[in-house]
Amino acid sequence: MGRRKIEMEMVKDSSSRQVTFSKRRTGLFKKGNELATLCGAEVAMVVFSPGGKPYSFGHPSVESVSDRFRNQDQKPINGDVGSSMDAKVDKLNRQLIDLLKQVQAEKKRGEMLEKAMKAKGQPKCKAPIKELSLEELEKLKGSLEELRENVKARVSEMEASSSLLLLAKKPTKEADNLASSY
Amino acid sequence: MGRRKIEMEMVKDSSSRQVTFSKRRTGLFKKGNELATLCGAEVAMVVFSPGGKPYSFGHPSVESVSDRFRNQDQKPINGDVGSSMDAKVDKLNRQLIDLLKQVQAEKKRGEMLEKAMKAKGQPKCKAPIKELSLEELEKLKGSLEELRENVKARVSEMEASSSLLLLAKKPTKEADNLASSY
DNA sequence: AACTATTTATAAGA
DNA sequence: TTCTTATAAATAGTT
Repeated sequence: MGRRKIEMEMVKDSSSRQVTFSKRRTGLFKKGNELATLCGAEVAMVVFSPGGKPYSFGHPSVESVSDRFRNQDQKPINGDVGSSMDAKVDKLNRQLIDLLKQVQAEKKRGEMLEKAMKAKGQPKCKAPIKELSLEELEKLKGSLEELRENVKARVSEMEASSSLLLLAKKPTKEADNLASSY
Repeated sequence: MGRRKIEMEMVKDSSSRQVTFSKRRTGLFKKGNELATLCGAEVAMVVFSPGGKPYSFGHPSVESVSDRFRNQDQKPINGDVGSSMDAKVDKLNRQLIDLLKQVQAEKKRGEMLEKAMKAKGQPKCKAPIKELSLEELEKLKGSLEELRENVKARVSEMEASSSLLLLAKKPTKEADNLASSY
């Protein structure tokens, strides 16, 4: 939004980066304030500058909004003092389940896409033009598959790690089923 | 920033207010994402709609930034036996974040593929071969770039829904919808 | 900090 | 809700 369009990547020059941060943090907080004012919304924002300095904005306050947000996932039952670690493990287990689900969904989507591509790409066009296009698509497809392999590998790693979790806490049936499919 | 300038006061019509909230929340999260990307800043945002529904954006995550903010003055005391376990939990946390990012990256690629197919499938077999070649490639390129931007913008939403999934004991209806749509 | 040329966000409208 | 479009607002590069 200025003299020139800039790439959405880390600003290389440290000095410029600091300037950009300063300007944009101001703008961000202003937007947050407007959202709260115009819509009667509660807003909390916390930002750490590249130098590690904290800035915050809150309406009515960072604490009140933050508390309200955190209270949404409070555990109704778990009075005993030693439950802190168990709670962490439980949480990680849930996160693991969610991620596995997401990966599975992504996998399915990718497969459907591939099918659609094959069904569409092959019989439709044979002209020289298409060759280039197909080549491009093949490249993209290759990247997708490569990435998928990476994610799979990641999941495998996580299974190993999750063993720790499963040792500390008995896995839910759901987590077990999901994990075993990899 | 639109057809007309509006007063900085609560939008009176409930319906319009909801629309304004929805649009501006999207914009706010996009700005937050840009600040994190351009400056390498850590960002956490939590917003409650006028209806009381929670939305959040975080880089690397709402929790990590929130924790860092809360613990600014506290000193980590980890000399006891449990520190080893804490380290493992921390590591898993980092792995989860990485995996989440990979999943998002794969989603992005998937959407790029879809868009490329759409942009390509239609105009392909109608015009003269030679002209189409260049035109097509340009279109494809444009579509990919455009899509890239769109997906970037939606990262905030995805992160928000993920945060809700990961944090909320009971996902809100919207979080559920968002999650299921990916 | 200020100044603008541009880009981006978005209020209305469809 | 999603898309278009006219305008207001944000901001990148400069001074």
